[in-house]
Amino acid sequence: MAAVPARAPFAAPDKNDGKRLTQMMERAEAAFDLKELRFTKLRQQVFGEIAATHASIGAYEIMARMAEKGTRVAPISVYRAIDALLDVGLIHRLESKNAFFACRRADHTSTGRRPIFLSCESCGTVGEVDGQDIFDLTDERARSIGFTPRIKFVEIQGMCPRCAEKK
Amino acid sequence: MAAVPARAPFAAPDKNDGKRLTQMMERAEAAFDLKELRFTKLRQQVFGEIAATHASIGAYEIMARMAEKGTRVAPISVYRAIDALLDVGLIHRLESKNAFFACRRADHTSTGRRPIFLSCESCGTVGEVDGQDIFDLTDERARSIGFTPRIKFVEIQGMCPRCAEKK
DNA sequence: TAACATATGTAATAACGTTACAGCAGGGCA
DNA sequence: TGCCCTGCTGTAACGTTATTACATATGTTA
Repeated sequence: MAAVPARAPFAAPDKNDGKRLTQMMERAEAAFDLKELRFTKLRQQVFGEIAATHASIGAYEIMARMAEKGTRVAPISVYRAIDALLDVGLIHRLESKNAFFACRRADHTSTGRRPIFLSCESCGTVGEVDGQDIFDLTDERARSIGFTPRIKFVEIQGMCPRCAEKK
Repeated sequence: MAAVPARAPFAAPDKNDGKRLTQMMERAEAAFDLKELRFTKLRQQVFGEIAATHASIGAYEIMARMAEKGTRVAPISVYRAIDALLDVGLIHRLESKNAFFACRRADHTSTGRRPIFLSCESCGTVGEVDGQDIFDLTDERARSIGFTPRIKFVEIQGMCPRCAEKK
């Protein structure tokens, strides 16, 4: 299959989105292979639900959507799948909403550059932009008072360009 | 009462802490006055529990501690008090832990400089350091893709200097 | 003292997440 | 082939965090 141009954060949906989902699934399979973990049916389904929206989605919402399609699973099963997807780096957790969204920048692990998250309060869409310099700066700031950082979060809530345009 | 020197983030407890708590209560009263809101008994109690620790504390833990002292209130009451305290700027919310901690830098509102939060994974203590430059940078980054930021947070989890020293 | 805004009480429920234990599935190896 | 080991899922119950809806109380002002 021919490669499809990457979609910029908050860009309008286009007719390539279907192909992008397929590509994400392929990428997911490769990511699991790389870590020698299995991209099982359950994990595929959970990832499918998350990747099907550009918004963040809660674990129980994922459950509900799977149930509508005939797959009824317990919360713990969804959380276990989510943990695996987080491990492999296919999804991110949005701390400020206790929700999850699909990673659309295939390159974090290869480049080592971490993104910050932008969550639209109007439409729920989450975008990622490079924030390595920001993380570097926070690291430095922490160390300046003797604090050893391990995990860092940078999240922004506001209005995305598409929603801003509508008003 | 004579002013007591401010305690640096993650500094060891000292014998002035009692006075500092009293000062925080006075400052709290002034903050509520300024906003023409009431620093009611409930709000005093809730703030008291939060300010009594340098760690972050969850709403239900606050409830439990109040109950031990004879005040039994419903979750919603605690959350309403918390909302008021957040409004007035006396406490902060730690998104990554769904918990709250007392603000120990009286100057955010006057200086307009916002802090980043450092949460120790070992002792739970939360410290604040100035992060205005970091927030400026995230703002700029967001706007560079047309996103209008409204709420931002930067949180770091790791090891504080006092816990690091212990090992 | 009536009217209004602020604050709290009561009850139920929604939303998010975990513990504990049992069973299943696939790959490696004697 | 049979066994074991690891990874993965099922089942049930429970724990934690947060909100909705509606009623009552309290303080200020006119």
